[in-house]
Amino acid sequence: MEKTAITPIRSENYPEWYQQVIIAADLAENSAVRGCMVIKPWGYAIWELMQKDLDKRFKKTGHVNAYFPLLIPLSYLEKEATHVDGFAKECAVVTHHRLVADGKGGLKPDGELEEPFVIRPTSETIIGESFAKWVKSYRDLPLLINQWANVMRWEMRTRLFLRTSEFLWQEGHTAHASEDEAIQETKQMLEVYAAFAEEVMAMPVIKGEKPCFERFPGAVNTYCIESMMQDCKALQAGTSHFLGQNFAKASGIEFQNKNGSLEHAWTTSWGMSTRMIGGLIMTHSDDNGLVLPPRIAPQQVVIQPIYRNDEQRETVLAYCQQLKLDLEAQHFAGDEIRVLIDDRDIQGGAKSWEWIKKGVPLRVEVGPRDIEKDAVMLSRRDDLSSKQSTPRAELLANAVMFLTQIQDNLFAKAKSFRDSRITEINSQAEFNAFFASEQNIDSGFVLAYAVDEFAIEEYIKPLKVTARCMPLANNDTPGVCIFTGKPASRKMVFAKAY
RNA sequence: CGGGGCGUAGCGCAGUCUGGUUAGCGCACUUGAUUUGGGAUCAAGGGGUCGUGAGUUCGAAUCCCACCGCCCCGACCA
Repeated sequence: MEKTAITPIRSENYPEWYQQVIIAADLAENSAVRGCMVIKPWGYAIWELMQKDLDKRFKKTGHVNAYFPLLIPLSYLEKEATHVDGFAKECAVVTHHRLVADGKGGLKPDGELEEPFVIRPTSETIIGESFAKWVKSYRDLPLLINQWANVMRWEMRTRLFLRTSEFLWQEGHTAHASEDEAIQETKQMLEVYAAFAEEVMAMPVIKGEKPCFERFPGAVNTYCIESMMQDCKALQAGTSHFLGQNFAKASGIEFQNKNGSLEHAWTTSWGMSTRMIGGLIMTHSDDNGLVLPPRIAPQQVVIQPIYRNDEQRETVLAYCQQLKLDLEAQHFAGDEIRVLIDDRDIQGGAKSWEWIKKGVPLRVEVGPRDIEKDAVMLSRRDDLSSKQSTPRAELLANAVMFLTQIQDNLFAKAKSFRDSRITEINSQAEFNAFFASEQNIDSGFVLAYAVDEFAIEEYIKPLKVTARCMPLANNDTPGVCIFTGKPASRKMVFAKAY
């Protein structure tokens, strides 16, 4: 059998493969703090690229960035009843404001706070407090704010990127004068997420609405984008919530309308997190490590100089530096092509594999033999057998096309993978059989008519299946709920999930 | 918080049952030589409060007691 860079391979042990890819690509590691990860430079660079692109999209849709406190007074969280229920069980609480010597050479907390603070699990309540101050008139609306922040949710079981106690995200919070406008905002941001996921991360997503029992605590409606991982499990890649007037009432966000009477504003919130990096890994990577879509790759081209002595070194490096400049003069997806010359003194083979494991889209080897021909050895990460001598001029002429092809190929591959694993099901018996079978771990998504009622959860919970969403694109004729037999206007996506 | 397990070099482990040289192995790291276009080989090195504390003993990684920490399995979740 062919030697792979990652062991175990996906088919042997998918969860372990996932961990190994993260280690091999040097993306992140567990920290000394339980449940919290250290995001290493290669992983953080991916996050920075995500931030940069998303931030541009937020600005383009009229949002501005601001920053709100990490600590939320306990009483704020208590204001919205459903919200409390949703987050109470996973909050870190700050109860003291200083340390004193404990007499045993250590320190102990001292100065107990009158009112404890909660480390934000999300910021609806504290941002609501500000919004209430900022909004007086209909002329102050809409208020379109985003914040880039860390949040903390005290998780029992954690996995790098997918579920950590502290994670990085952005949370958009907006307030509007009308229900309709707030709903439009909610849907607009869902579209922004979907476009980002598909265009930049090359992750095909299903846009949908969460069933009532999967809603964000305190929301009227929750919309989401759902993606399929290579083990066929679903991953929620982004959410957008229509909060109605629930939080406006809880925080007192009121405005005077044109008639002079007071109304509660309509608010939304939406977020995407570092969890998406987990999704990126599980969508594209293979048994040789990470595979990065070029648009999210910290380096798009890595040049490996090859030489045996100082004399060759000088010639080869000069050639590489010029090649780097020529590549950087070109633009892919609006940015200079990102090129790195890896001149570290380690063995060539090991170096190649390192960049393969890190998922760099294009690898270029340049040695004296290539320079004689004015060519390079080029290989593509999406096809490791592609390594071949390529004239320098050809590389320069086609670099952008290669990156575009890789980006498109990864998306197309992921999309056909997903599309071939969506099964329509028309009866509960069929549904149970589908998910009951242990062999059906890689069985994919099920699409079936179901009513949007809490009762549905009881049918699917024993199977460890979750209702992911009701796809917005669903334009099917009305049918019958496979669980309750009631008329159902929409189909629902069911899957095992992360 | 319930059930199980583990703390020995950066990582992975052996040694503990049955106390006894200078605590060992693999990977990684450093140096040198030979190599080098798909994951090198050989040689020589560096690195340890054996989780912490208190005991038993001539002698403790090993036995006793207490404490601390971590991991896995269950209820929650972007």
